[in-house]
Amino acid sequence: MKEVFEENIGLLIHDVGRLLRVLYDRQMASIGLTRSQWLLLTYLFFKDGINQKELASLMDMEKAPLSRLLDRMEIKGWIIRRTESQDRRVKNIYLSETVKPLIKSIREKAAKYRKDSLSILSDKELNKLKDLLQILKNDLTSKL
Amino acid sequence: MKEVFEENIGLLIHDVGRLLRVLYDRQMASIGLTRSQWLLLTYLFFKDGINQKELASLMDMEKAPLSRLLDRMEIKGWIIRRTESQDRRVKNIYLSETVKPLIKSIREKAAKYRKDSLSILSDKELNKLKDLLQILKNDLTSKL
DNA sequence: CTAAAATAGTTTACTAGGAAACTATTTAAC
DNA sequence: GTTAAATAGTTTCCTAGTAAACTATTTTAG
Repeated sequence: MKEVFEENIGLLIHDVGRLLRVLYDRQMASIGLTRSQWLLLTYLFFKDGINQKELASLMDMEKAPLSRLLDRMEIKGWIIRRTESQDRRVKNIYLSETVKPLIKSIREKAAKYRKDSLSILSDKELNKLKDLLQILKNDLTSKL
Repeated sequence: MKEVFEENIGLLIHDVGRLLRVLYDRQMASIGLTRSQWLLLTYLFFKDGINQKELASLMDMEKAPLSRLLDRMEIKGWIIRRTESQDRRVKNIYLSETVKPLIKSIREKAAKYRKDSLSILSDKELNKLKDLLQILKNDLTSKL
């Protein structure tokens, strides 16, 4: 079973991604915040008021799943959609006042998790891993 | 936005995994076989007749999503569930006769895709990447 | 100026994954 | 031997992702 266990880096990447997601989601379950939702909040923290098209591009995802992610966040009262541009098709996304005070502690928790989950690798190894993944990501994106 | 763009290896892993999956699924769309389904066929190719619990463990996934994956494969006529053990709770999974002749060409296509998609990295780099990911995977699995 | 094309966002249909509750069966305890 | 616990698999509910079809606007071409 050499092909499956030893040669398939794609599978390894898939597994590691899944493990990181599961561990993150479990750790954050107490505040009901999934990794995608945390990521969205983090982007908005830096780009409050961005519109959905730009946000989708920034988060490197399609407009459709972003729209539904925003639905869930809006229901929870974490974000607000506003039509305020001349172009009435455009919606700008804002962090709600209720979520703003939470962002800092959420970001600290996420940073701690990130550090813990990768602690098995040295800084040098992490940099090497990051470099290799970045090369791969750029190449794959160009093939899309 | 340093935290998001530069430090988050988890995000990078997630992105690369997604890109590999999308490119794979597009390439294989002609035969209507997703990556998960291909992986399942590959495992069965080597372990025909395995039961669901062992298969879930081998594929490193929960029993529930495996059960639904098998549902879809069974509808397509690619696999067969059989109750043949003394223990009537257990179901053994077999490749159907119709799919067996396809496996070889599917595996060749998948191998070609895998090679193409990773061609940007040298063998040395691929090995390094594989080693780092394996270390990470093992550590994360132990934390699960 | 009006019709066609482009754009922003949404909805729907599909695959995939985790968690928890459930059914049927088997094993273990008493 | 009967009841309780464990086990194999399924179902249900949730998040998340892609693709494609859709609506409502705005822009562009003629």
